[in-house]
Amino acid sequence: MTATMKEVAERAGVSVITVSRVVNEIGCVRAETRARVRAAIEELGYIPNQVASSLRSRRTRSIALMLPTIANSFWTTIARGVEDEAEARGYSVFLCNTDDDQAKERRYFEVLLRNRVDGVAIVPSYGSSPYLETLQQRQMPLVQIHRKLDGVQADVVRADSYGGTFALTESLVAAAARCIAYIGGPLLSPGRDRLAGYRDAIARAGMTDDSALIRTGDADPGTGYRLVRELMSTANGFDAVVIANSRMAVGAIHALAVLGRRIPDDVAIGAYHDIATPDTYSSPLDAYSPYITTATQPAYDMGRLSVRRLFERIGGTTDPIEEFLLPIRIMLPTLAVPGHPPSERSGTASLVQPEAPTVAAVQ
Amino acid sequence: MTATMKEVAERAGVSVITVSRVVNEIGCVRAETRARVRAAIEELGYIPNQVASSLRSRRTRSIALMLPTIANSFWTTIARGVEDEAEARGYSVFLCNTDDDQAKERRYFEVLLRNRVDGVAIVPSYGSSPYLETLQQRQMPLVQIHRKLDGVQADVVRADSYGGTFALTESLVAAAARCIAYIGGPLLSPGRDRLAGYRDAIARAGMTDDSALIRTGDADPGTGYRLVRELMSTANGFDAVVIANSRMAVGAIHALAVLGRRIPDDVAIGAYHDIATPDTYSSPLDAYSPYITTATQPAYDMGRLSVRRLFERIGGTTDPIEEFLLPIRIMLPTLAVPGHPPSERSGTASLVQPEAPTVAAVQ
DNA sequence: TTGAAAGCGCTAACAA
DNA sequence: TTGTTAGCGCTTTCAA
Repeated sequence: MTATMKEVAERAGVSVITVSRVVNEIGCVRAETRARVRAAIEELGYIPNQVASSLRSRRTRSIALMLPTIANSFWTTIARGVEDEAEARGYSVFLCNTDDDQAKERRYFEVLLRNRVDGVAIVPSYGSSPYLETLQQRQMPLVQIHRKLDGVQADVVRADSYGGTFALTESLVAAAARCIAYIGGPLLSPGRDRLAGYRDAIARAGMTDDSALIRTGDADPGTGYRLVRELMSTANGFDAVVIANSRMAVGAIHALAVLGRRIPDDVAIGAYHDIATPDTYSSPLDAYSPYITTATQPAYDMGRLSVRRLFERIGGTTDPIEEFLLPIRIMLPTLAVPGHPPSERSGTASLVQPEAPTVAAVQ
Repeated sequence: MTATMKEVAERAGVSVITVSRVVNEIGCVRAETRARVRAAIEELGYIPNQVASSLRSRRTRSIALMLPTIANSFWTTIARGVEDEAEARGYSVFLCNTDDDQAKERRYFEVLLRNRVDGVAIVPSYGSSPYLETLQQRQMPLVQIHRKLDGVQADVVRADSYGGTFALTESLVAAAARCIAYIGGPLLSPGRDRLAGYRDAIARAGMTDDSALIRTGDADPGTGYRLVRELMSTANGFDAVVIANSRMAVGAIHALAVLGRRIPDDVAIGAYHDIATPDTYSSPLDAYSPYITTATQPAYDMGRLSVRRLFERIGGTTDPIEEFLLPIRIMLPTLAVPGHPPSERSGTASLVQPEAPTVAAVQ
């Protein structure tokens, strides 16, 4: 089949270890010897066998990326960040779509242990804890992305959900909203941080924290739609909504349109908007972007940074476990609805930017 | 670190090869022996070392998937198909986003050869040929997805672009279009097949094949927008357009809206629409779907089938090289534009389905 | 600066 | 049904 190091060595008239040194560019090799080895490699079309190298050196130069699914652009963008950073270091990435499914996740943990990957970057599902503990018992370097599991002693790279939702809510306050409702996903990580950001912003604005204005549920468009209708029928009126999940926002805004509420004149919207590739396929939210405030998470950077941290762990750093918070970008509405001139509320707030540095380490 | 087969063997009081047989479930092992081995595996938390197994057996149980980028839902859906099929067979997938960039592609080919993957599924870029030939010289099983490179002797799994575009065009004919323009991507694979499908449908309908009605360019929304404007200013009027690329369709339809053309009354549309996850993020095209004819490619099945074929090659089949054509689904418009009652053209054609079987092998 | 020897953990081939 | 032997292709360790 393909040439081996031994064959290269014979052709170059050196020992295998010398070839190894040339290939890996370590140790000292005389320039002339190196040239001979390089020539032999060229002539034989030699390509090093990573499998053999991995077995002996106990480093596979591969990592695993586990995430819910690449069929959603937020996770996809994280995956691109992970892959680009890994590729830059000569590492390969095993892609594992878990669909947040326990059985699938379990099988993937087994596969990645069998493959002896050097590290794992994971968006854990809410049942991942036991597996993550198993990985850690086996000394597997580990970084959590986006979601933080209680009791897991591993670095986390995530967006500043608290600060982002706080700023999103404040932008509605600044636009003169007087009663702000909240629609969001499950109260786990990062959902609970988002709700906390909303609550603190409400309190700071001197508004009443009214649980009748708060609805949470599954993070999908259908639930967003349903929760808006629920709010409309039970809450005592509101003139703004924070929607802490982009998929829910699609349904929620649809519901408002169906109910004949004008955006932002009847109801102002502050929504998460996690689409990163506007030039390819865009979200139904885009049509509303000019009229709503949006919060965008730095998904690509989350991917890159998590791998950068993972490599520090693979490299053996004993830094204490950290949580890396990346700032969320807030975009204010720029236009009024056609036929409805800009209301006082639209565009009056200045651009709100969380003050966190690009990479803030806390805890 | 983690236990080895030797340690399991000692604990169970058998030889390593017996442990190997139990782990891999091959050969005959007495039930009682097997139970002892299983117990030892359990007690030691033994996890087989795939790296060592790969080195010895020359099978890594991994494949590489090379595609332009997972930041586009068409490729993403293919990737899910590939991964799901591979996972079902206990294989891992190395994900390689090439961005259709030569240098990146080159680096990935090197990586995948180093890793001695068992096979490669690839959406080749138009400069991949030399690398693919290198792979084949090294006996690497190979399957092309979606794009077919001239001169590459490898199986291809793709959608029936010719048939799909033929049917798309015929649906416009059936809806009484009299002059049908064409906008599409570069005339490579599969772009040239799409144009051929359009041309043959035009000819069959007895219409004139007028090159002034045909525009091709880069497959992005901006080009779609520009080409519609070009057609409007140069062609002698047309009442329908086939848009053979979904990203271009976004821009093209936008241009028609800007120019005040009503769909489908002024201009009927037949467009590729490669969005597969309507419940997550959908395309701006969705808003127009009720008013246009769409052609959808079976991306997920393309991924699955290509891996199924790849495994046949990995398994050593010497079947002749084949081209697998999957049918494209045509959806007719269901609604009229609000304020414009259904024209004669809308919804008059019956559902057009290419007659190809689920998997048709040609050539 | 270069090399010899050993062995990573497993499986192929053969033998009992 | 079970075991012995050898060795996959490389890197580690030690020596020259």
